[in-house]
Amino acid sequence: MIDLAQLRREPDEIKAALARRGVSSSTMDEILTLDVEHRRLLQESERLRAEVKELSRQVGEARRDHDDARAETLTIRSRQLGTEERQASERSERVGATLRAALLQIPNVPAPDVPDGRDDQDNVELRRWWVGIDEGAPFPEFEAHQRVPHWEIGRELGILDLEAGARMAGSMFPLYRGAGARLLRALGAFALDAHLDAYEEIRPPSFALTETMTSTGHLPKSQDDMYSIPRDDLWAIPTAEVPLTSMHRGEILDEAALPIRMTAQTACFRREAGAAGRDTRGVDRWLEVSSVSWFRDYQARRANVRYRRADGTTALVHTVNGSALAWARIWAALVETYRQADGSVALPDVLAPYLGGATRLTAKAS
RNA sequence: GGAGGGAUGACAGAGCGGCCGAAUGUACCGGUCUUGAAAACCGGCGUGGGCUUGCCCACCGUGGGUUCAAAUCCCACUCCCUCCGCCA
Repeated sequence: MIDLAQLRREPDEIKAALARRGVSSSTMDEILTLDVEHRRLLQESERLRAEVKELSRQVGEARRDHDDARAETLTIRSRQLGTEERQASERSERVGATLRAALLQIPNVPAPDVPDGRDDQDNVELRRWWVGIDEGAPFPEFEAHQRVPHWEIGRELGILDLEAGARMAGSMFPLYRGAGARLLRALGAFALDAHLDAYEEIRPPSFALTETMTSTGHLPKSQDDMYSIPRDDLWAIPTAEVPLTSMHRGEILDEAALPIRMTAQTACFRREAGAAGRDTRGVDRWLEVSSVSWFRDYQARRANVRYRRADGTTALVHTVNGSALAWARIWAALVETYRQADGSVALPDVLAPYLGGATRLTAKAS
């Protein structure tokens, strides 16, 4: 969530920045108007409430003094004000809820140095890397045997069974078997182990409450892309980021404990980006196998995660999220890229310890 | 699934209709004392919001309700603990 106080202070700056993400200036004006109205109503209801409290205090006094007539007069007056107060706070509450709902829809303010762009065509390439680049090897061209899609390789080698997955869970859920299943396990273990020097490994629940999803910014924005279990008010997590970010929700952390580093491997349930189903039959999709997001205090404001500074004040933390390996995509990229002319698949050496020493996938082995 | 007990500030733990945002202790911060430290003593010590910056408002698991007035009474829910049942 963006900082409402900052929006009040620098409306033009925030508007200009958000315009780059397609948020219209009039949308922001509506929020500012709601904010003014909300504060007006809030003051009105708080003024009334203060008066009711004061009268109630005097009623107590009058009762102690056995001045029943005075107590009765004050009670009647307070009762009237109480009715007004209730109406005023309802109005304030209503506008406040509208304001909050509008704010939840507003995306994070982009950093000044982030380039504008509508889609990945506009991405700026900073660096290009490939195996052997240091030795002066040319950018590798794919051979014919590397142009076989992974679902065909998967069938050839008996390591991926999309039909079986579809039979039990629909086409969005792949089923890996044999060496293919073990390769996934190896990828996960490899990625987790690679971070154990600095990160605490977490095994979180696969589901999160609506409240939790909202605090990480996935709701209401990405509602349509997620799997839900309405009966239990649960959502299947789209990334480990959801449970990890939520671990300290509502807490005030000790500054000395920062930064807190955690890592986890989870299933990532997403409607549009199925791991290996029909929807991903575009190779382009795999070229972002890993990503890192820096939210500044956007998530922390929603999740109310703060820390205490040395001077005793509190401040929102920043959250950073990075995917080590999008393992389903990596799996597909590996079997396609390292497919050999004979149809077998060579495996990276770093995975061998996790594969019982195996360095190759063959039809026979699976 | 059933029965009972509980949820209050960083922690422990009082309060069970009327200056209670909350006693007390511990922890923490500052000071006195001390060569220094400890002890002792004194003072401070929750979070957020609003505005006329000194005041006001909210928060005692969550949400409703009763009342002039709710941490305190009533209802629902959530979570934790104990016992019984179930356990593909």
